[in-house]
Amino acid sequence: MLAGMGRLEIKPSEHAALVDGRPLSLTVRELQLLVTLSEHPQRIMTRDELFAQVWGGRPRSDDRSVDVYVSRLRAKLGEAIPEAELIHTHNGIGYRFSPDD
Amino acid sequence: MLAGMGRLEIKPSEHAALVDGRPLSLTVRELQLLVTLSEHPQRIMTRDELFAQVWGGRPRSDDRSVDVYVSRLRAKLGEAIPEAELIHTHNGIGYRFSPDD
DNA sequence: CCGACCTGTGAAAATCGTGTAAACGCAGGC
DNA sequence: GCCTGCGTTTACACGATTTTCACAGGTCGG
Repeated sequence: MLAGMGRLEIKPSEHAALVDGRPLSLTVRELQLLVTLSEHPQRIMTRDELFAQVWGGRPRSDDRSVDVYVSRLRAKLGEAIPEAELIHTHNGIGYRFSPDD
Repeated sequence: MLAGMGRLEIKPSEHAALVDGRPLSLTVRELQLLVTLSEHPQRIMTRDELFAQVWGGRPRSDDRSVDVYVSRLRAKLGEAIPEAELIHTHNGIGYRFSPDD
């Protein structure tokens, strides 16, 4: 059984991510990050890739922005869909969005 | 449980918005704005969209009319239905009408 | 002409988002 | 156990955005 996805719709064109039809209140950055991750489901995306898509350019070598926003995003997704683990960490590499597990 | 909506009826054709059957005293602009918002429940509407519907055309880049009228509308709705939060702000984007939460 | 109200604007006050740094947790190796 | 490296979370300051208020001009009806 899909633990959560199916309940989550992402509509970049409407500046919205919906859970059961109702929008999450995400900030612009959080939404951009979620959109980027969800455009490549099951694919491990590096911090550099994510940073390039969301912020543009390359992160400083010690930049933790991606991690911080992943954390914030997980907090809000977790509140809306407690039983789902949508964003997975891949140690030393980056993050992966998995709608169905 | 629906916290407020159900008590609110909007009848554009009668130029009226009713709470428990009693009309709110809204100005023309306030009513137009409420009608516009309520025609797209759960949808985040940008200032540009709202402005286009209510005022027509495009707002000046620094126009705050939408915000001001949202504020006035909230004040009147809040007086009539204190426990409901019908109009939600989406920072950097616009507003959303949510009858049920 | 007067008063009551609506409207848009400007500007102050309040709130929220953002990036950075620092604290924290946790696992593996020594 | 104690470092070390990495990811996670919290805290904070700054800027950006939103909310609210006051006001001036316009309109309408009496």
